[in-house]
Amino acid sequence: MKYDPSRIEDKWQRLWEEEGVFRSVEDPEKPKYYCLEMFPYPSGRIHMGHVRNYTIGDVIARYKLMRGFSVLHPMGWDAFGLPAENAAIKEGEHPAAWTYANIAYMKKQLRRMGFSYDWERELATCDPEYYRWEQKFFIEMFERKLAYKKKALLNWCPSCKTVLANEQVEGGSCWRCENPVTAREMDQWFLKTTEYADELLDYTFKLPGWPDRVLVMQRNWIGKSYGAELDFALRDSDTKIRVFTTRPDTVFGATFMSIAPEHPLTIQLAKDSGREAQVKEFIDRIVLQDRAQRTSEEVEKEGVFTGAYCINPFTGWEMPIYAANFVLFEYGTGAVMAVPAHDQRDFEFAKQYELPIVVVINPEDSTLDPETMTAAYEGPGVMVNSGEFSGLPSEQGKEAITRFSSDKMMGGKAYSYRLRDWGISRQRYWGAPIPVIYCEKCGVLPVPESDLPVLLPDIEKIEFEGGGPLKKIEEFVNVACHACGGHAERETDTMDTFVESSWYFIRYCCPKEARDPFHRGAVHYWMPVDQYIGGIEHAVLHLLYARFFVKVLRDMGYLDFDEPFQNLLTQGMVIKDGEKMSKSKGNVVDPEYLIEKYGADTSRIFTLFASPPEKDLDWSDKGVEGGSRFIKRVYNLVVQHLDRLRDVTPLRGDEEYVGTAKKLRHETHKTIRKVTNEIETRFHFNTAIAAIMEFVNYLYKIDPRELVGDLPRSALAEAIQTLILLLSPFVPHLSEELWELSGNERFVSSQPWPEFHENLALSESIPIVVQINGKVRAKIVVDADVTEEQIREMVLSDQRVKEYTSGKEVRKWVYVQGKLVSLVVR
RNA sequence: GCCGGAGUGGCGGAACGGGCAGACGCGCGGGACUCAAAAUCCCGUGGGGGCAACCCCGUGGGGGUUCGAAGCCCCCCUCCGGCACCA
Repeated sequence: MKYDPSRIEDKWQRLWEEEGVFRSVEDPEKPKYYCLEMFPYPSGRIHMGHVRNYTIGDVIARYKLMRGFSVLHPMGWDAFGLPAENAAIKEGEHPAAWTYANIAYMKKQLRRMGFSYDWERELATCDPEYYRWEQKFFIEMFERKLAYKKKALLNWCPSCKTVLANEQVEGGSCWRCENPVTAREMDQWFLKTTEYADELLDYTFKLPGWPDRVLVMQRNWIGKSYGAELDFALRDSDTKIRVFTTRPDTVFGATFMSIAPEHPLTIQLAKDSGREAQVKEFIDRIVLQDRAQRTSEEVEKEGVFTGAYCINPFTGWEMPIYAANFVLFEYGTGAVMAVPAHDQRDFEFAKQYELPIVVVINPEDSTLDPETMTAAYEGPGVMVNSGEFSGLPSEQGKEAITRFSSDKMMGGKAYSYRLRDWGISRQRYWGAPIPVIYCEKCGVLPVPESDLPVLLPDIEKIEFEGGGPLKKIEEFVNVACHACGGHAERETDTMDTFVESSWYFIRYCCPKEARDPFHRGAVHYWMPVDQYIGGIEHAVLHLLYARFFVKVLRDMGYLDFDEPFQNLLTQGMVIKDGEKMSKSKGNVVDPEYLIEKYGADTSRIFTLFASPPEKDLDWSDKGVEGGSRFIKRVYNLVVQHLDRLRDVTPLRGDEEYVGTAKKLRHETHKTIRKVTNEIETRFHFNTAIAAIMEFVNYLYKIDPRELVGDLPRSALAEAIQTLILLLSPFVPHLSEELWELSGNERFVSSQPWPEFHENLALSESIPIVVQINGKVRAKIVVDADVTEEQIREMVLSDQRVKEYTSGKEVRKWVYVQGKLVSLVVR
C-alpha cells in the first residue's frame, strides 16, 4: 500500500461534506468555541499567507471540536473593494462577475486544503442580503449622530481616485497602491470613532488575550494626551482663541501663537489686519502640498505673520499670531501657544523669525540662558519667571496652572486624541451605497428602512470624472423625496469596505436571518469570538474599526457584550529569500502547486512545523520535503502494524504493566501530555509536532519480536490509535485514512481528544545532574521517589564526584527537586 | 526622535517560573539495501584539543546578581515592525 494524497484527500473532503461533520450547532449542553480567521478578499487565488492563517485556525477549531466544544468555524468573503473595479476597467468584466468567479475558484482551493468550515454559513459582503443591514446600521448611526457629514480636508489618493481614512494612510502614502496621498476638501460621511476613544483605549487594558504589541499600537493610534485648554483673548476684539497644551506649566514662556493655515480664523485675522494677500499666498501653497511632503522631517518650519495679536493672560504680553506649516488643523484646537524655550518646534520657529525666547523651567541642577540655548529644554524642572507659580516643580505647576485657568473661567483640564473620526465615503462603484438622499426642500434624509436595501445598480462602464461612477446613473441618482414627494438625489458615494468587515463575524452566527440583522439567541450563544486569527497588518485598521462597531451596536441595543474578540493571534508573515512573499517581489509560491505536488496535509504540516504561529515563517522547499517524508513515515508505520492491530482492544485504564507494554504506554502518555500542553497553553504547533515526530521515531525503533502477546499488542494498538488522534488536527486526511484502515468507525475528526494518565506519563527513574562549582561533572539516575537524604548519599559516593571533592570541603549543597544537585567545593 | 519585538549550530527552530544549551526538522558525513542510482532504513553531526576516559570554549558585545544566567539587572551594538512636526 502506498500513500496517495490526492486520492485520500479528495475522499475525505467529500465524506466530511456529505456527512456534515463540521456543521455547527447551538448545543446548550456543550461549551461553545468560536474560532475565526480573517476572511479573505476574493482576489483570484489563495496565497501562502492564507494557507498559513487558515491552517492555524483549522488546527484550533479541530482540536476544540475533539475536546468536546460546540465549535463555530465559518468562512466568507470580504467581497467589495477596489481590485474588482480595477479589473473591471482593465478587462471589461463586471465587478460582480469578476468577484463571484474568484469566490468560486478560491472556495474550491480552500476545500482542497481540508479546512473544517461550516460552509452553510458562508457569506459575501457584496450580497444585498448582507449590506442591507449595514445600511440599516448606518441610518441608526445617523439618527444617533454617530454618522455625520462634514466638509473637510481629506486624504485623497489620486491613483485610486478616492478618499482614504487616516488609518489607511501609511507614511503619507495609500495603504493599497502606495502612491502619495494629497489633501482635498470634500463633503464626506464620517463615523464618530472619537466618541468611543476613551472606551476603546480603556479596553486595551482589559484584553489579556491580545498580543501586547497590537494593544500598544492601538493605544498609540488613539494617542490620548493629558493637558489643558487655555483661552487667549485677541488684542483688538472680543474673540478668544483656545489652545490645547500638554505643558500648561510653561504658559509664562508663551511668546507668540501658531495657528494652522487651514483654520478659518487664519484668513479672517489677516483680512482684519490688512495682510490678506501674504497670508493667502502662504495658505494656498501649504494646503496644496501632499501629505508626505507636508509632514516629512526635512521640511523647514515656515510661517507668516497674520498681523494680529493675542494677550497672554498670565503675563499680559502681546503675542503675535503666526500661521505656521507645522500646526495641524485637526489636532487639539488647531492653534498652539508657542513656548520657544521649552518646545523644539517653537524654538526653531522663533529663531527663524526672531521671536523672543523666555525660559520658565530650569532643570534641577542648572540655569538656562536663552542667549546660549541651542535647543529647547523639554524636560521637567522648576518653574521660574512665572509669577506666583515660580518655584513649583513643573509637574505640580501643570496642575496649579490648570486649576487656576479653570477657576478663572479661561480654560481647564482637557484631553486630546490623535484618533480622528472615520471617513467612510468612497468615490467608487464597487461598495455598499450610503443610504441617504438629498432633497431640495427637506435636506439630508436617510432612506426609510422599508426601502432598504438601496441596491447597487448595474453598470456598463465605470467612469470617475465628475465625482464617482454612480453619479452617471440617472435612474439611481434621481429619486422622489419620501417626505415631500419633490425631487431628490441619492448619495453616490459608497462605503469604505472596512465597514463590512467591522461586523461580519456577528453575522456568521445567523447568516440566513432575513428579518433582522442578528438572531439574538444565536448571537448570544456564539459571541464573542473566542479565538481570532489574522495578520498583524490590521492592528489599527480592521481590529480598531471592529471594536468600535461592536460598541456602537451594543449601544444601539443589538449586542450584550463589549468586545468582539476575546483572544487574538497575529500570525507572522511568510518570508522567502529574506523578504515578504509578494507578487511585486516575484518570490511567491503558489499553494495550488504545493497541493498538486505534495497534497494538503504536507502543505499544512510544513507551515505548522516551520515556526510558531506568531513568528515569521521562512519558506524552504527542503522543509516541505521533510514534511512530506514525515507523513509517509507515519503512513508506512501504521500500515506495517495493521496485522498486529487486528482484533485487539487498545488499553484504556491507567494500569502499569511491565516490559514493552509498560515502556510503550509511558511513551504514549508522555506524548499526549506534551502535545496537549503545547496546544493548550500557547498554540505552539511546531513543538507539538516535534513531540509526535519523536513518538514516531520511538515506534519505529521497537523490535517487532517484542510485540507478541495480548498485552504488548494492546499497548501497541493504544499507541497507534493515539498517534492518529494526535495527528488529526494537523493532518486530517491522513488521520482519517489511517483511522479507517486500522479498523475504526468514522470519523477521527469527531473522536474525543486522548486523555493522558499522569502516572503513566511520569518517568519512574529520573536523571539528576550533579554540578560542582557550577559545571556539570556527573549524572546519576534515581528512582522517582527517593528522598534528598538518599540522593545526597548517592552523590557523595559517586566515583566522579569523589574525584572532584577528595581532600576538599563541600561548602554548599543545593538540591533542586528531581532535577539537579549543585555543590560548591573548596 | 518616540514606542514595540527580536538576536541561539551551516539553516528553520527547541529549552514554559534561573537548573544537562542545541529537542524536532533541514542540510551535511558515514553505513545498509542495490549491478547502479533514486527512495527507504540505521549511525554520526556546535567549535577546539586529546588514542581515550575526558578537558576547554560557546546563546550579538561588555559588566553585574547567583551555587547556577540564553533567560534576571545595568550599559552598548545590530536587525525588524509601528508612529512620526500630535502642541
